[in-house]
Amino acid sequence: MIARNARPGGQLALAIVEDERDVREGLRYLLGLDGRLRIAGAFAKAEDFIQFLETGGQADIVLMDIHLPGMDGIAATRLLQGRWPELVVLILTIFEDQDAILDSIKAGATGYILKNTKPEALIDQIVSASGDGSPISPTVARRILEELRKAAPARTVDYALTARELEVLRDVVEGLTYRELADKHHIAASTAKKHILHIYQKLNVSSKAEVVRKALEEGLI
Amino acid sequence: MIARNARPGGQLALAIVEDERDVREGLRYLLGLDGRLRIAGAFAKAEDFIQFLETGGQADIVLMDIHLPGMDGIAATRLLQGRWPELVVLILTIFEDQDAILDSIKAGATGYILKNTKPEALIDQIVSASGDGSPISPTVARRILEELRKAAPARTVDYALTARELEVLRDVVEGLTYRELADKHHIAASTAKKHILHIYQKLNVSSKAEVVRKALEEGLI
DNA sequence: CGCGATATGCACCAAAAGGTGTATTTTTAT
DNA sequence: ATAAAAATACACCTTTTGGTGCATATCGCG
Repeated sequence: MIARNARPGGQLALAIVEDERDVREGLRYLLGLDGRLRIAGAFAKAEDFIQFLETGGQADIVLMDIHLPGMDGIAATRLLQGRWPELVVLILTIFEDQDAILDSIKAGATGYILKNTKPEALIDQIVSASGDGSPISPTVARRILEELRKAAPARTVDYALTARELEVLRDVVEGLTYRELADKHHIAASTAKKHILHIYQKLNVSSKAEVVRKALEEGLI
Repeated sequence: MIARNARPGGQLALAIVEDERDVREGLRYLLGLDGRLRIAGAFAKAEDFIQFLETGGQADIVLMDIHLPGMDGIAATRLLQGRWPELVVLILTIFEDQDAILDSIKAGATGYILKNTKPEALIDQIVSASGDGSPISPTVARRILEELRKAAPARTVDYALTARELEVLRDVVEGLTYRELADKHHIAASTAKKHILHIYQKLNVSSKAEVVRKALEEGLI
């Protein structure tokens, strides 16, 4: 495993953004004990960390709390990924809120770690995140899998479309009219229409709007 | 954590599907040592396991190899999830192939474990999978996160649709015609049409097929 | 209060789409 | 080789759609 943000010294520069003083200082102390990490800074507010980066501060990884005064951790993640895409953001929280998990991921977080993680495991996860891993608890993973299944359901029904019909279907989804289809495939518009009508029968629909929806929702294309 | 398939005795009935004899028997022995698990059976082929279930065999969890003679592990997972949806399928493999990971998940696998996992960790993962967890290695998790980001991209553009236009847009995606829209919303068909034409202008499209595609692909609904 | 945005409605027209029927050629499978 | 399936094409007709212009009522916000 090759560290994505390896520093010459081999140490990872870690930043901590956490508003509770005790937790913040506890993390700073505990994580600093491990030779693989160097604590680049610990901040009570996301804005402080952003300013740190803007004024030349360096960090490979940041542990980001979600509940923060001012800018919350998810908004901060989004901003950070926009301006410093190489930075690895790990969400560190006590909650397993489904929406927060998904929002974090969409915002660009690399991992989602729970605060009850043991220090040794936490360090392993941080190091893994600097490589090609994404530390995620099994519980969070379950939520993500469910979401992924929703987003990309398995093909079930086979509508037995012919190769030609599939081509035409793709173009219909692209928004082509009969005439445009005819030109593209060098066939008569009436033929394109016939293909589409056949597709309608097979998919049990009766308009382009419906066929586009069915094709996209069922991953027919 | 409440075991999803807890048996009266508290033991989880585990099945193993793995074609390599040494690996299969090694797992049967190693996992049987742990008091939380009971080995319900070990099979060289997915078909054998399916027959086991068909003839009254019971299992809470199955460790499923991907590369099998005859029916492969992913097809088997799909079939098993269809007929025994309560069964927890854990894919156990040496590969981290992106497509295999996604196909497994879509097929209904609960976890994706690599064969180089240490026995103790493996047992922990199996037990976690019987509850609300999904054991997944950080590397696999990274792949899944990337996929999820692709599938559910963060909203970027704001087309500033009004509430009414959004309602109408949803119905257009459902395939309603002007007339049907008019009936549903108790407005004139001409008004429904006006709304749709406004939507076209805002989304820069000019047909229902295009607007359905854009709405679905950009998550406007 | 009044302005602008929103929602509503109608008329008119050309283009596109949907539906049905028929027919020939080509490909595929038995 | 022969039958079935697929791809091609045209005619005819109705409905829907896309586009434009115009007009009125309503609502929110400064």
